[in-house]
Amino acid sequence: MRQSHLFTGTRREAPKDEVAKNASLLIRAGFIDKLHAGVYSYLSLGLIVFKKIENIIREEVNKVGGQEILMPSLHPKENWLKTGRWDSMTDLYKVADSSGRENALAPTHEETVVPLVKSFVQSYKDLPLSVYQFQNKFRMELRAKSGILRAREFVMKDMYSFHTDENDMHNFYETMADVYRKIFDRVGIGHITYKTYASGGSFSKFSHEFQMVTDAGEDTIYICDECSIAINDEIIEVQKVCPVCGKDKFRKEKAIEVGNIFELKNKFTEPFDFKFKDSDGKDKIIQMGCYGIGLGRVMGAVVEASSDSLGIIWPDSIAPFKLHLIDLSGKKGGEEAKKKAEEIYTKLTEKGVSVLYDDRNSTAGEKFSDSDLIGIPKRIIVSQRGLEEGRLEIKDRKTGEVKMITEKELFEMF
RNA sequence: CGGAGUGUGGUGUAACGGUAGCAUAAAUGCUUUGGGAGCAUUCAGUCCGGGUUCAAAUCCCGGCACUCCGACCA
Repeated sequence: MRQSHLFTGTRREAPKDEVAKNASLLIRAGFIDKLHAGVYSYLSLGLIVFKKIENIIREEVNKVGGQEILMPSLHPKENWLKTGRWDSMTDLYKVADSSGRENALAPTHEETVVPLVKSFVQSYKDLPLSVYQFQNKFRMELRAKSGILRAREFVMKDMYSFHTDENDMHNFYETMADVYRKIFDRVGIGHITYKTYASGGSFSKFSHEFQMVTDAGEDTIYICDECSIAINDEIIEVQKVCPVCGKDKFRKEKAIEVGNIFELKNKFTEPFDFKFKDSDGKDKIIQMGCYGIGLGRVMGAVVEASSDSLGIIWPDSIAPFKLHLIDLSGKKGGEEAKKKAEEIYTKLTEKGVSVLYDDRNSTAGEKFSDSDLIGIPKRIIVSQRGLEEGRLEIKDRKTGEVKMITEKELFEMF
């Protein structure tokens, strides 16, 4: 993509009302824009990152049999009355149409997915089954904060699994814990993300959250470095030793919940009377699990975890582009460099390498600053100076390491 | 929802109750290109509604918005 075509520019300064590092950097670099408190647009660059995170999640949950669907966000009130959450859920957005009929703007989708799956599933032969979607969620947070870490409208991957019995549900739950491990590894925060034991497990003693260590986090976790797991603030009082190794050495850290897995059991299948015919001919209630990951929150968490004073440092796996190609030719005597930059851009693009090409007529300093801010992993600089030695400069955003390479070497690398 | 704070060009800031200024961005022209260049010209602003006053960005009241702390967060 040509940078001159990007409708979003960069900003020297973050808006004064944005203190969270994630939102501050993402806004300055032109990835997102704030509409109002806790509600953000994802712009050209931001959406590329967003979609990369989405695809990683999609790939991993597809591997364990997840079937992608898309459910609506506008839900009939009746479904929510059935589960009791129309009245009990304080952060539920309720909207009325002109005739006064009320609807819920979905904060989660159990009320929709259960009747949906019920209409297709009658037999134990249809189970187990899991469906998921990437869909907007609306939650009337009393206080939106921390940039995109706590939004009032956000996209979540929510997955729901349906089982004949608790044991099967629990096995799948454990499978999903592994899936989450892989997802967080792939998006680049695996090394600081801990499977965290929390209260309220229906099958086993615990439920689990995935918590990424960051000062921007809202939760406090206690990490057992021996086992690379953590336990949650709520249960440290009763659970004084590590549930895995039994030791009582913990490191206290602030963290943000980037994913969760729940054993819902029959909590939602019961209100909808969702039963199946088992092999013994009897009707039995379906057991259910659910698994969520907030995409924007993951994106914000990555920024919290990976930046420096100059800007964002994207992990390779979700960087908006592989390469940032910078044309540093001046007008005087720079025609050759300009031509070379164009040529390299065309070749890389034809080769299918994703590259952001800074073809703007700006000064070197501005291009470098923008490049640091945007945070693409590798920077290629085409300048008259380099070309005189027949070389291009390649710089690593993370390490700052600079190498002079030939054009041939560049095409061998990418 | 309780507490605190802040609302000034697109963005960041200044102005004792007395001419709304600066920087940056944007536009035009020329020049310039290895860490946010230079000159000239231009465009653009006091959150909304009341009140006090000869005079309000400034003081008062109400509203709205945003931020922070807390509460809340399947």
